[in-house]
Amino acid sequence: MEQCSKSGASAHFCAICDIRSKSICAEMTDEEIRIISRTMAHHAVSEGQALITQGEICEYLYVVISGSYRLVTLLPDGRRQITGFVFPGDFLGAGATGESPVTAEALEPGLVCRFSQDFLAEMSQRHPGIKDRLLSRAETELTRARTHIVVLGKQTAEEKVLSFLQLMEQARRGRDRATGRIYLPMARQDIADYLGLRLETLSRTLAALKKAGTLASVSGRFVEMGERFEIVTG
Amino acid sequence: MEQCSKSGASAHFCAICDIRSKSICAEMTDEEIRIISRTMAHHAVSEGQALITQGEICEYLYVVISGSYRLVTLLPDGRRQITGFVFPGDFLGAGATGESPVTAEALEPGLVCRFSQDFLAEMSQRHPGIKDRLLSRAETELTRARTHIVVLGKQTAEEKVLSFLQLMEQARRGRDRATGRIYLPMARQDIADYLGLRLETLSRTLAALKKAGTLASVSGRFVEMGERFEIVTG
DNA sequence: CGAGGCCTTGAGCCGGCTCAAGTTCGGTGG
DNA sequence: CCACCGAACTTGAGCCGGCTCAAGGCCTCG
Repeated sequence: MEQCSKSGASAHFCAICDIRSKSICAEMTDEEIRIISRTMAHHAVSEGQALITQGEICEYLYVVISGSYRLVTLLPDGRRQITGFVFPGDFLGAGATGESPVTAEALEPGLVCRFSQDFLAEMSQRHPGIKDRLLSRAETELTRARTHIVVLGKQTAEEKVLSFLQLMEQARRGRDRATGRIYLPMARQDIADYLGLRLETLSRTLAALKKAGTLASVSGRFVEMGERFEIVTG
Repeated sequence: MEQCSKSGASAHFCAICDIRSKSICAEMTDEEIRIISRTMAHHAVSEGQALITQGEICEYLYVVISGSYRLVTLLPDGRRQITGFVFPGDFLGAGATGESPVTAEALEPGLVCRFSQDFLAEMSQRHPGIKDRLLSRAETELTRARTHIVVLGKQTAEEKVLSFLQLMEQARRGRDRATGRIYLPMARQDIADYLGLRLETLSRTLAALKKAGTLASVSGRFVEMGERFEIVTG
């Protein structure tokens, strides 16, 4: 399924990787980077492709270079909860011993770096800094999850939608300019399943926010913030 | 506020600590344990006491020896969400750089071991195994949080209550026998705030479960499972 | 035995859900 | 280029699970 985009010039991809400085590879020596570049450099991921599957052991850790991904948990009866979205710089499958509680699916074509868990374990013995990276990543994941819990547990439909838009704005920051225009890489159903709302409720809530002037426009996957947005979200 | 229960026989407390084998201290040498025992052995915590406060930097990591604790997040308007409960063997304040997103309060008198973050950082340089402990702890925390997200996002009031009871049963397992009788160390309001329900709805749901025979009895903080319990929870 | 938490119960309401059309849009083939 | 199709999204009408407001019961502690 996966296409491998490694090239003859083995260190090339890592050299130009704009994620590298933020990621586990920052800890490694040039020689090691060369090895990595040869064996596991950027893999292309196609839309809809699952990198991790719920209930399966995940053999690899992925560092996201580009694209966005959804973390899906299915209940036995078919209900679907999205536990998070993943963006460039994030990891997929970090510290996942045992069966994965989620499926990770690409929302759009993207690139990832793939490390086998065994290789990573070995590597992190020699470079304890890698463990620090993993720890700090785990910490931010946990903070995100806690925020999500508060949103799901205590907020109304309108507040949920605004929280989500804020999150998307932050996730994209540094890539797009802060133009107040947000591109949503996921379908409405994904957003609804993330927020614990029904599709129809989400749609109606977006319409209401537009009508109220909090959002300037809502057109398919593009949303523009309105005048009131900053005020309402605090 | 905190009483320190260290004694003259400095290594004593660690020697009899039944958490030690599961915790970061398992990695340390006898000499180091002696130092720890002298400087930071078991602190008594009183009911209601906050070990970590939302919005403040937390200087310490606590290893829970006994007692149970709630993690509370307050919204600006006073709404309260409980993001989790903490039991013996768990950590409080792990990997918390920056302001804590939660307050950790004791539900009952208990004991904790306190490590300053600085000391821990230094210690974990010498003993990389400590980082592994922290990582594996972070992983289970994250898994719990994800489970919580699914409960909040997709489950009905009845399912939420059953999920909670299952969680409490598991948390206590190995301490009480699996008698099908659960002691709940927290108030109804705490449970409601954990499950994203109103106090009244929780109370009514418990009454309904008892009436249906899923629960044999519900009396204050004691709940007994009924015949149907295993069937219903799957 | 009275006061004050904490928990339960009751009655009515409402936000978000359900079911059911309708609309928009990108893709595909004629 | 348009006609058609299916998927994604929006909109409408009515309903219901959980919320609100309010009262009452039951402990514990003074």
